[in-house]
Amino acid sequence: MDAAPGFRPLYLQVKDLLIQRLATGAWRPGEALPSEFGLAAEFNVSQGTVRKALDDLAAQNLVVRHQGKGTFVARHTPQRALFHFFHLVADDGARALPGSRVLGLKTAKADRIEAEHLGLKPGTPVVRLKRVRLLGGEVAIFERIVLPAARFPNFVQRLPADVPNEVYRYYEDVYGITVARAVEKLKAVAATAEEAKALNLTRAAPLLEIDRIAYALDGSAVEWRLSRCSTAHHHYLSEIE
Amino acid sequence: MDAAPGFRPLYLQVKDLLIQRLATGAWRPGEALPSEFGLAAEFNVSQGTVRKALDDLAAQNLVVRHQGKGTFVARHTPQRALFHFFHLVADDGARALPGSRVLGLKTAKADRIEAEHLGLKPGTPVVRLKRVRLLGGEVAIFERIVLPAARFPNFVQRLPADVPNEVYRYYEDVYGITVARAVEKLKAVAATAEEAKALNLTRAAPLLEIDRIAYALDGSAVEWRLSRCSTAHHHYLSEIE
DNA sequence: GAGTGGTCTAGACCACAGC
DNA sequence: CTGTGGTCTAGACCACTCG
Repeated sequence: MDAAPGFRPLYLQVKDLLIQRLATGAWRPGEALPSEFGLAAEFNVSQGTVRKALDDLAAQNLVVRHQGKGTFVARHTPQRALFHFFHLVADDGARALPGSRVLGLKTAKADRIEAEHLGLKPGTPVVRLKRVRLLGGEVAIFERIVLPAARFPNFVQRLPADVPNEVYRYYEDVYGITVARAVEKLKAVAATAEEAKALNLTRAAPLLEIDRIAYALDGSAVEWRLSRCSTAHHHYLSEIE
Repeated sequence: MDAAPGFRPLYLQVKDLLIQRLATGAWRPGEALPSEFGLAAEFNVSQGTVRKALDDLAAQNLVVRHQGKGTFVARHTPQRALFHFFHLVADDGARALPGSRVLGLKTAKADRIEAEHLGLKPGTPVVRLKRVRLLGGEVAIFERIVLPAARFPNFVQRLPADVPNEVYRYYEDVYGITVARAVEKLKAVAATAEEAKALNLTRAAPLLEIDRIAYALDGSAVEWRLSRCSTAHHHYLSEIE
């Protein structure tokens, strides 16, 4: 039942197997996993061991558990996007998903910086998306998104005219790519002329820069996003516990 | 063994009792708690139930568990401060605790803003500490700290000449106050004349403002801290998963 | 009522620390 | 060797959902 050499706890082995299946898309986002007893029988372990693996996955937000219903593959619902992956909040505490207006969308060959951020070789095809986003009806974020084209085939052609606001949900639905983790680096910067114009600010106004790399379930980088945000009426919320 | 009315799971009741004891200082930071079996006997529950409560506390960083040794009250070690409570990182990824130089220290009556942040009545005595902090040998952070004087008796007189760099550790050691949680609000702002001078920057240079309220184990606010940081060579790191 | 996850227990054994 | 936390199992019962 257990491994002599590797010596990894059983429940972690089960967890690894489950993550592997999730990463390869054995179950689609939103779909139900087999029951604890079902998985236990399949893996030849006790139900308690499967439970511990699933609890771990739930703690990492990879699955969602509902008493009486089952265990489901986590989705990027608006709720989750809002509270987990989007940290800009109005100063009065209100949260709302921003609207967006696309400024540009094209494919290109990755420059050195883009390649570095996405773990690609320079020259690899990438998709570049530029847009502004609205908070509380006002233009507040100037954003550049870069994707590895290989993992998003026909992205430019396939993207609907009104670009979906919640792109992570779109990645899931259309490409089966789950954003599981992201790292954000924040700086205070001065607005460039282009940004100042797009955001109706004076040149060199202070902006909050969010440099974010998003990672898929398999640990590979799937998106680089550079957001420059006006924080006149909003702030970035970080809760530490 | 269980409660009919409230209907809170046993392990959560145990957890509540343990938090209560931690908050009242029944065990000092760094001290060992009784063993799982000891606590189980005391609370008349099974060892597994105590374990689940302790696992929860460990997940919240309130206790630290060491196989073979025991369960200990968490401390604000330099390590923990660095990785958990201090998010400014050099652009090359290096982490180091900043040095500090005190600019001012006095008691005063809380103004409206301070009172609001700390959940006090305006006019309540507070301690005000103003300092600059150094990152990589360079002055990089201009910081104001406000404390409710009632919970830090004789703070001004007692503070050593060389103000401890890790004040959270100092709060624990001297006042038995554990900072368990903090909320940070980040904005990009323009440096004031005073800040620009202290940080060797041009006036109105963009700074990252970190507005942080720290909470004790009992949930009350124990510190308001306003940091204004030069992000020329550093960034604020936020990991989302 | 049948099926799911959530709680609680009890006991066995393993891994690690320290005397 | 003893005592600690960590893993694994097995079974009972509870709470919730749905048909």
